[in-house]
Amino acid sequence: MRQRSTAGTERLRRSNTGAVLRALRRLGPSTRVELARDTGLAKATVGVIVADLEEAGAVIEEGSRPGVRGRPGRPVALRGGRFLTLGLELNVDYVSAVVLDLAGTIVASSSRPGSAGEDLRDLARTTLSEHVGADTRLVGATLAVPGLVRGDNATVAWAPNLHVAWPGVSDLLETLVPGRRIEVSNDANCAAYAESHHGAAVGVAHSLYLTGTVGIGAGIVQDGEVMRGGAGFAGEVGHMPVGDSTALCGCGRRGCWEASIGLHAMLAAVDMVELDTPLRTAEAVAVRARTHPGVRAGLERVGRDVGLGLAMLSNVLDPEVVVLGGYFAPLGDLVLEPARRTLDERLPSQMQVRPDLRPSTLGIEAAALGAAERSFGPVFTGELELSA
Amino acid sequence: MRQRSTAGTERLRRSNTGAVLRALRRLGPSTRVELARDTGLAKATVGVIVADLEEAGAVIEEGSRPGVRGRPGRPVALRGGRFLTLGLELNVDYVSAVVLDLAGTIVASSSRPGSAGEDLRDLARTTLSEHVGADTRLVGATLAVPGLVRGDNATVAWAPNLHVAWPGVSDLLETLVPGRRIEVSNDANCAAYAESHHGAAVGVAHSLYLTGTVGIGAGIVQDGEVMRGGAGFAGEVGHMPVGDSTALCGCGRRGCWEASIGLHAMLAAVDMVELDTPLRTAEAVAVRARTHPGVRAGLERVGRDVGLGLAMLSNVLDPEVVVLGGYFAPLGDLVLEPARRTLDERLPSQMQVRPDLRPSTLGIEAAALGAAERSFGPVFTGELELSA
DNA sequence: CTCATTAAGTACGAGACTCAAACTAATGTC
DNA sequence: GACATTAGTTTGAGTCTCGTACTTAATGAG
Repeated sequence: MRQRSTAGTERLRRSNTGAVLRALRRLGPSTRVELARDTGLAKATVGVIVADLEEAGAVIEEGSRPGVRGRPGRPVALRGGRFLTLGLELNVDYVSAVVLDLAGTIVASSSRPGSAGEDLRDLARTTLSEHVGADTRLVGATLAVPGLVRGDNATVAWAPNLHVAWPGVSDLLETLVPGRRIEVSNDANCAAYAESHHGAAVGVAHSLYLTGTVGIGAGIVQDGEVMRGGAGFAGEVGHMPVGDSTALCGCGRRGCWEASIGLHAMLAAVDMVELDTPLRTAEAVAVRARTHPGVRAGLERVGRDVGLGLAMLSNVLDPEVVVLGGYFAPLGDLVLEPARRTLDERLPSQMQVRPDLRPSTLGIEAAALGAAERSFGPVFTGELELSA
Repeated sequence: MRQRSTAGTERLRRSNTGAVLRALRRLGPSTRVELARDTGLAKATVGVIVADLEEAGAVIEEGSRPGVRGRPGRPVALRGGRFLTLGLELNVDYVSAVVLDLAGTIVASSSRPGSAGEDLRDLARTTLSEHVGADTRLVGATLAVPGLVRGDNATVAWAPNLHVAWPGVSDLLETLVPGRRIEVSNDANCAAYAESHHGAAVGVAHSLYLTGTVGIGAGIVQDGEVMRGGAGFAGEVGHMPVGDSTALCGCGRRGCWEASIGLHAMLAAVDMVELDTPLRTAEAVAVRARTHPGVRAGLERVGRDVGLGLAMLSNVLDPEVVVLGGYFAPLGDLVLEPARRTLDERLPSQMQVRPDLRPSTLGIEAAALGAAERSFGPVFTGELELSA
């Protein structure tokens, strides 16, 4: 896992190694010839790169696939279990940790209530001690937070809902993985990244992730990359003036989208009370909706306002897929159907492909999973070299 | 201007050559040592690259800058006049052409009324014959159109306002520059690119361009790159539900932003009539506003609705700078001031830096200029090699 | 069973590139 | 005029990719 700064011919090798790794992630187990065709490199070059990766323990040769004429190819696959990343999430009322391996397998995934730096540190320590040992290499670690992260990917400029002294957390992180810098990233951006790599938007270049809790947040993926904006504020869509223009928002203004479709607005619409977590609350609402038409009507109203805002966002961003997470996921079509109808009404009829609205399939650990995946980013771009 | 497909060590050289060219564009005339410092390459490498570029005619050595201790550096600068690109625009009622050189100097820039393929071809032919000769090399050409361009950067999926048979234009282009493919691009995206390279958003990584004519369009620049969206529809913001929800839009729906701030809505607000072009119309409105409070009040209303939509866009995209073009440019602060006030009211107070609203400084040829600049893109990334 | 056929993977030499260090060149300072 | 200082070039070593030729491992026809 050396990080070299030389810009010599080794940079070319690292870049090509990244291309091979990306191809393996995309294609699954592949022979050297298949990798050569996909990457455009020469057979010989791929052979050398694969040999290096094998020695480093990053790929492993599988049994040959016979059946066709000629010498059978010997597929290589990304090797799981050896190179790991840690993804953490520190949220308002819970902390999560995910350990991911190079093959894309989720090695560990856990959450627990809590909101203090100590909770996070304990969870991370436990997770690390259980899954990271002498025969594994920790490639990187990323922490997802519900706040505005500066361009340095390390410090938080603004986190209104996080009642933790930031310098404290920052120090905790240093003690957690000594000598290794932990990147910090926005939670909605991480969740969007998770959806585009492991969730409902796999293989989609342009997607949008919308999460509903007390607040509303979005993560924008354009061409496979998370969009941050000038100050890291991109995707903070909760306070767009959308929906009921008289609804009072927590921010003091009226007419924010959040005031129409945030968790509390949804609960008011169905006349129910909040349980311990947004997900559990939404599950209870979904159950009650089966028997109570009034609840369905309330969700219909919420869904229309969701669709109204998505019409805005689709006009601006033109995503192929919109993934709805947070409390929207358990409610599924109860909210998505009216949203789709509103979207159909409001989108320009000439727009070729309406974005596909899908509920999130990842659970509460979505952001932590995305954080872990992001730590693999430098490996797949070739910035970071894997070594035994 | 060979385009090589080999992925050998020459790719590394091309990439490094691109880095040197970018540095020269950004820093202006620089010595080899300065370029080495900026790019991170070794002095020797920069020396070889600069020698190659000089032989190709892409850079030229300037007089030395003495005055300090030691051997004086001999700055090299991008050489204008030799490598050129052609930018074209085919719009509803005019056609434009811009010739740009490698140094970023606008060699030629002209517009004329017209909307047919023949008008475009004639203008392009004249421009080319006047400025592209035996001692110059045409690097590329790009055509900007008010419509939806497919991912192939060559064909148009949808251009409602363009009353030209598209296959016809496509054929015309082939005859124009034989053997060279002309890229096609969206006009708002081109104008946004022009503003970020030559206009009011130079040096800004995240900017937004908003143009007002009969319709409203936006171009989004994120990290210096134009954002296209899944189907090339990103930035088609005219039909977002913003502003007067009762206003009837040309699309048949009510409440589109365009119906509140499009040229016709603005004229209705100030009770004036349309002249031959949006720019000329807006100039007349600006003159009349000096003496007529009613006109100023009308523009105030339009400006507030501009600000309302920009609040949406800023929440989603977080741009550092918003450039307002089209009819907004001549009106300047008459529209921008109320827009700024509305933006201040509607943006989350925690947002660190409010986007800076600036009128466009580029005229009617903005899109054609951006189209020309885009043709230099592959040169500065190292995809396309300049050769004598 | 033998051998041609087919396709995957490897060995090797040529060519291109970057880099660090040594070297040359040009200027100001004392 | 010697010397310090900085710019740029030369040189030799080390890497990398590539095309070609070769080896290896399977199938199928006779």
